[in-house]
Amino acid sequence: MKTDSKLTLAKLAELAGVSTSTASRALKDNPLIKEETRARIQALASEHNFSVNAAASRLRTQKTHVIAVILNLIDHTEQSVSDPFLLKIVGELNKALNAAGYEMLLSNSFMASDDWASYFVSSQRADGIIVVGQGKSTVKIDKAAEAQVPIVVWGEPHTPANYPIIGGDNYAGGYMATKHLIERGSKHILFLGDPGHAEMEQRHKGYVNAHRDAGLTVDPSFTKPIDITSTAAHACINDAIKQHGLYFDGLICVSDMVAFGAIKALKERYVGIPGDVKIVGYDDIMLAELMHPALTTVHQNVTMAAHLMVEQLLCQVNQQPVSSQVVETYLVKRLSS
Amino acid sequence: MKTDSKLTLAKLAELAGVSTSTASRALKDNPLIKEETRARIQALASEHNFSVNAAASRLRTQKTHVIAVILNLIDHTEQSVSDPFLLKIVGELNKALNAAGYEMLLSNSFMASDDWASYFVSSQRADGIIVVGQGKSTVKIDKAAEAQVPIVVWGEPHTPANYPIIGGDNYAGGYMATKHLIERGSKHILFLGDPGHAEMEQRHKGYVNAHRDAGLTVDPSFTKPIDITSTAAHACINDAIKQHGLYFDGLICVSDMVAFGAIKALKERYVGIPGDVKIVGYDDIMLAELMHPALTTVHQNVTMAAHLMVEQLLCQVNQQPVSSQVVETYLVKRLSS
DNA sequence: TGCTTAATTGCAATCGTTTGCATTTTATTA
DNA sequence: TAATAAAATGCAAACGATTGCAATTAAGCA
Repeated sequence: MKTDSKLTLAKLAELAGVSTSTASRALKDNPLIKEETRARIQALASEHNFSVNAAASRLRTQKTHVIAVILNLIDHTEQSVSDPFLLKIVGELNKALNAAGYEMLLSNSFMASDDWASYFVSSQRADGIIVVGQGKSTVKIDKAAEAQVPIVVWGEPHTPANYPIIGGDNYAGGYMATKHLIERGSKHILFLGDPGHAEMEQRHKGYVNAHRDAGLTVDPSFTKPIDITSTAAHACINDAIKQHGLYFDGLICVSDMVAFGAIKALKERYVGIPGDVKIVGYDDIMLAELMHPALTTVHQNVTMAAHLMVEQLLCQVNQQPVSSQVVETYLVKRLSS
Repeated sequence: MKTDSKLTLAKLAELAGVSTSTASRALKDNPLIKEETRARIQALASEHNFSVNAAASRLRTQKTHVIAVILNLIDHTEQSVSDPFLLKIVGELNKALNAAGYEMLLSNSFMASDDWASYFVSSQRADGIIVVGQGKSTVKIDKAAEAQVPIVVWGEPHTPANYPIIGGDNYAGGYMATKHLIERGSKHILFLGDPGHAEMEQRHKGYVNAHRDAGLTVDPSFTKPIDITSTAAHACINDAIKQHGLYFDGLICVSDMVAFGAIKALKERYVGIPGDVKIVGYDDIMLAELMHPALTTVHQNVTMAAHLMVEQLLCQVNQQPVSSQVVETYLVKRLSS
C-alpha cells in the first residue's frame, strides 16, 4: 500500500484499468456502469481509502452539500453563545442535516461577514443558510433573502417575510404560561424579556391577553426588557426587590436561563418558590427539571423544528415552494408554579 | 446593478479592464500590483459584492481554510451532545478559529465516516481536524494521526500519543477536589465517573492519592463507573441510597451535569447539602453557580485551551513541531461543600 | 451470419482561481 | 537619447472531478 503521491480519481481509474469517467460513475453507483465493474472499483477505492476531492467536485457540480448555520446572537454579551437552548438547536440541526446528506458549517453573527449571501452561497462555501434567531433587526437576513439564496430562519413564524420562518407558537406559549400562573393564584406577574424582539413580542402579547381574559390589568412597568441572560435577570430581580420590595408574585421568563438567574436572586433573599413567587421559564432545557424547584416551562419541539428547517431549506435548493411553519409548543408543569 | 449571470473573477476583471491575473492579485493585496489598481479593483468588487469562488480557489491552492471539529461523543445516549461544557468548547474553538482565519465544519463521531483523515482532509473538505474528547477508545484518532493529517485533541494531556493533546490537569483536579472534601470533613466519598476513560482515570488517581495522603483508604466499590450524564448520576445515587442507605458523605463528580443529577436525587430524599453530603463537580459550567446550593467545581480555562488547540493545529499545517499542553485548572469553592 | 438495438465505456470540454514565467510599460541613469 | 533596470501586467497551464455525446462492445433476432 504505497501512498507516495496523493490518490486522485485518475490514478484510481488507471489502477482499475478504466477511464476516469467510468471510475467516477462507478463510485456513485451509476447504473450506466456494469454492476460488476462498479463493485470492483468501489472495492479498490475503499482498499486505498480513496475519497473524491470535494473541492474539485464542488467546482464542477456547483453544489457543495454544505449548509451554513449562523447563530444570530442578540447581545454583545457573548453569554448567549452558551445558551443551552441555542446549542440544542445546533445539535438537532446537525443531525437533521446529516440525515439529508449535508454537512454543517458553523458560524455566528459576530464572526461572519455582513453579506451572508455572497460570502456563503455565491462563493460556493455552502448551498444555503440557516439562521438561528431573528435578532433585534432582520436587515442582514432580509438582505440575504433578497439575493435569492436558499435561507430559513428559526424565529417567530408569524412574522411576514419572504423566507420561511420556523418557530414555536410564541403567542400561545406566553398565553399558556401566564394563564397558568393566574390560575395558580398569581396576581402581580412580571414579564422578564425584551418585547422589542419578534419572538418575545408575541409571548408578551400572550401575557397581556391572558391578563385581559382573566379580567386583570397589566402594569406596563411590570415588563422588564432585559437581555436574555441569567446575569441580567439576576440583576433585574435584585434591583426590583431592593427598590420596591417583593411587589410581585409571579414571573414569566423568556428563557430558562433567565428564570435561573431570577431564581438565584430570589433564593438569595429567601423568597419562597412557588410559595411567594411562582415562576415559568421557556425552552425546557435539560436543566429545567434538575433545578430546585423543578422549573415549569414552555416546551418547543426542537427535533421537529430542525427537520422542518432542513426540509424548507432543501425545498428552496430544489426550486420548490416553501412556507413558514409552527412547531408544537406546550407547557410543562413542574414545581416552580 | 445587473446580476444576470453570476459574477466570476474573469467578468470582474473584464469590467475593470484588466486580466484575471491582475484582478486575482489585486483582491489579495498583492504588492506586485500597483496600489491604485488594487484599490480600484477592490472597490469594484465590493460594489458588485463579489467574493471569489471558494471551491475553485481551494482546488487550485490545495488549502481550504476550514477545520473539521469532531465531537467525539462517548455514550450512545445522545444526551452528551447537549453537555454545556462540550458546547462551550465548541463556541470557544469557533472564536479561536475565526481569529486565525479559519472556518469550522462541525461534525460528531456518530455522523462522520470512520476514516476521518481521508474523509475530511484528503478529500479537501478541511485542512485539519480537532477532536473534542478522547472517547473510550482512541482507534479512530490514532488512525487519523497515522495518516499524517494535522490533528489535535481535547483530552488528558499526559496520554502518550503522536499527536498533541490539550487538556486540564486531570490528576490535579481530582486531587484538589478530593482533598478539599476531606478537609471539610467528608470521610466516605463516592467517585461518580468511569475511570475507563483517560481523563477520568487521572481524576480518579487524584481521588485515590488524596485519600492515601490523608491516611484514608478507599473502598473500590465507592467508585461508580457511570455514563457522563445527569440521568445516569440520578439513577446511580437513587439506587445507592435505596440499597444501602446514606452510607456516604461526599461526592466527586466528573462533570457538573453529573453533579446536578446527583443533587436532584439527594434533594428528592431530603438529604442536606452540604450538611449531610458535600459535593464537587467538574467543568464549572455557567449553571454551576446558579444551582442551589451553588456548586463547588473544578474550573478549566477553556478559552486558553481553544487557543492552544488552534495554535498546535496550525503548527502542523505549517510543518512545525508540536506538543501536548496542560491548561490552567483550579478549584472554585462554593456552597455545595 | 448479418443487422438492429441495447448496454458499456471513453473522449474531451468545463467549472473558476491561482501563479510561474514571459511580456510590456515606466522609471532611472549614463 | 539610448540603454538598462525596475515595476506592472498578461498568458496559459494547472488543480481534480463530472457529464453530454460519441464510440465501442455485447445482445437479440430473423
